[in-house]
Amino acid sequence: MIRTIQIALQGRIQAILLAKYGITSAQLGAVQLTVEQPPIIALGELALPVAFELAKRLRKAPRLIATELAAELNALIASDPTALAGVASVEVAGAGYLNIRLDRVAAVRAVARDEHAEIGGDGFRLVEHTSINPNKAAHIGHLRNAILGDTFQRLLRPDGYKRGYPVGVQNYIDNTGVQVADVVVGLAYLPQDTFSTVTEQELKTAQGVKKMIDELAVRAKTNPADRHNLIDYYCWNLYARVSDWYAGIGDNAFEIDEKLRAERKQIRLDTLHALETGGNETAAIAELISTAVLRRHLETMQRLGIEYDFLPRESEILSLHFWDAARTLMLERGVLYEETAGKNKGCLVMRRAGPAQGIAVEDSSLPDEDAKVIVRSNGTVTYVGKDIAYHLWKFGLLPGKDFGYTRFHEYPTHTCWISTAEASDAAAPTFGRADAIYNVIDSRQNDPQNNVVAALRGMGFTEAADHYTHFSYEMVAMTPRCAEELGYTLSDADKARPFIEVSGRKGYGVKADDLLDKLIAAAQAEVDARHPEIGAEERTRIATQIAVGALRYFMLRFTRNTVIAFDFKDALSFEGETGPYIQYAIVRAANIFRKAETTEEDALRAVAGLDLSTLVGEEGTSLWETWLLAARLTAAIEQAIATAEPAHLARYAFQLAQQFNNFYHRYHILTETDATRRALLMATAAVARREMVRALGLLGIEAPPVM
RNA sequence: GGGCGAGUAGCUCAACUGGAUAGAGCACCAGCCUUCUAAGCUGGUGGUUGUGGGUUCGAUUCCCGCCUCGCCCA
Repeated sequence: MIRTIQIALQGRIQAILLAKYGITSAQLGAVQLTVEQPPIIALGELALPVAFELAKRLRKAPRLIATELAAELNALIASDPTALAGVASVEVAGAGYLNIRLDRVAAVRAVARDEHAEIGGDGFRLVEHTSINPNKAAHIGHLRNAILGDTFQRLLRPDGYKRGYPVGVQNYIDNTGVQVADVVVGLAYLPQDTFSTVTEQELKTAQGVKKMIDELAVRAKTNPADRHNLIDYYCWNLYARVSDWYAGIGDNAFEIDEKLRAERKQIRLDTLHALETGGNETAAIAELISTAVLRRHLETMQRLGIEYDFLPRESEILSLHFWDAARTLMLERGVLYEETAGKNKGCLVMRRAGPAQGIAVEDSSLPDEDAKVIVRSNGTVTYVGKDIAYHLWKFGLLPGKDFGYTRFHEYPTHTCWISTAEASDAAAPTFGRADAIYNVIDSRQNDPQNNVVAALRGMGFTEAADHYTHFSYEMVAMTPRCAEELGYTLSDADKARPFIEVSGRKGYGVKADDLLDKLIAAAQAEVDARHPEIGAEERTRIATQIAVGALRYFMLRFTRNTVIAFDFKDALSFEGETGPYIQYAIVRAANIFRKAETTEEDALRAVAGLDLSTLVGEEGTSLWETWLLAARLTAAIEQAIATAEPAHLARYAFQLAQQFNNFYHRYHILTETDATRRALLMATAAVARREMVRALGLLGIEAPPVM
């Protein structure tokens, strides 16, 4: 609703600038028509600082410009009431602010009818997130990624509230990388747990590994409380052990034996090579492990309401030779060339963007030492090379190449597809040919991501490069206290640091499932104490909703470029700026309707025939403020999409809950004797609840029935 | 050494991308449960926005230098 008025205002002011101020439509683009909020509501509901911006250009005092604009707008409102529907008047304030007063009665009626600006458009948007190496359990760092990506996807996707955009969600699986290779090495060379169905010797075969995975699955099912039987947990430990094995930690003989060190390094390289080549026993083992771990990741994420449409895998990018097509295209387009001298002699390299380019062109006889190596002199392709091929595919720019698609997992409402080198399932949709992509990848990948964009741009795919968003975010680390709580021994230097990095390689980190278990247990204790009358199953369901709400909100309340120093004390909090605070406000509102034996819908329908004159005066302002904030949902969503910053919507949801709690405390609805007043209060609770539920829904947080 | 990011209340973070008196949560202090649930509400304490310059009507925000921290690359 507010956004509708914002758009109308911007349009009218643009028209006035064009008609009366001699500003051309070309110049208009440079004029920022920011719409903001006055510091106090007594000044109006919206404010435009446009006169300040125009002052220099027009060589006129801002206050004078504002006065003229206000007169134009007020005249327009007087002559044509539909021109700026919802606006009551325009005033000049301060040094030249244009303050807008809304028609409170009209606005409340419109909001009650659920009128709001539309969000959405055409163009397929591909959101990629999670992308955990399938060799270990998901941890808190992965949670931030998945929750950010899933929330953003919800902002874009069509739903009951908005038209949205066509959206696909994919989770990229690096199943042939060094991390999976390390676990395969661990299976082959390190002692394993004892299994009843498989001997230690058998574990070195694909057949044996399959048996091991099956036995672990049976154990995990028999004893769900012991998560160590989950394959991703098993691999978590194995991965840390194999990293120690390479480094010779806890291996005295190794420390003096250089030959052994070289051997182990070679084993690692050979294993990686076997995975990349495919079609061998080692690759078969890797396939079994990575698929089993991937299934666990899907389970973990589903606990948080996170689902995927497609799982493109590195193995298919290799076996379907995406790189060959990309290489041809890059050579054709001249972004790739063979270096003939210098340190990169014999490599295929890509020039880096930036000032270095100019220098290289000036003296082309010198090798560009700064160029990015794409194909090494031994013929192997670098990660960036494969990534360029993959991103050409995403935009439908890789000639003659597409994945095969086959079913992998069924969600209640849709199928999750996975890549295959075989022929596609006829029912499969296509996931390439995106108009815009969003890659949720942490900020440590800034350089590689920029290289991919630079390659696209260099190849002339400007449109694609412009619609490539690296949805970058900072890592989740742990406070030193948190690391010590988990039993890791820290050096004195580490203790003094602001945070300790999570490390899968070292086995440092809080696993996603463990954290969720802890949150559920904490919520369960509260629910059990407050609602002994409810059945056990229902109590657990509510506790889970609260836990997910707490976790998702925790990951979303920080803006993307803030490093989260994780601490159990903060993450396990259900008070203050948290998900449960908002959920609780919703429950309180719902209780009012339950006790009054009416519904939110009826309360809002009643607004049409209600005398709303009390809203206009000083007395009505506090109620009006609740309506006003509720009417800002669309603006908050739009802002969160435009800045790729879900934190904006999270913050909005909290503010609205705060506003509601304030209202709830101030007005006692059920004891109100004046019928008109009671109906207005009821509608106010209804509108706040409606928008809180919507905002939380977009954040992937459910509203529990009771708390 | 180069690149990117950060530095705001005791702590954790915001500040609508240059706007009006820099705001929340936690912690602390003082109040509020016979009322629609206290996972809540109301007050209070708490700021030279790392630092020095510059740009302009106006700077936490933009530019330059310096300091500190983090990440990436070599």
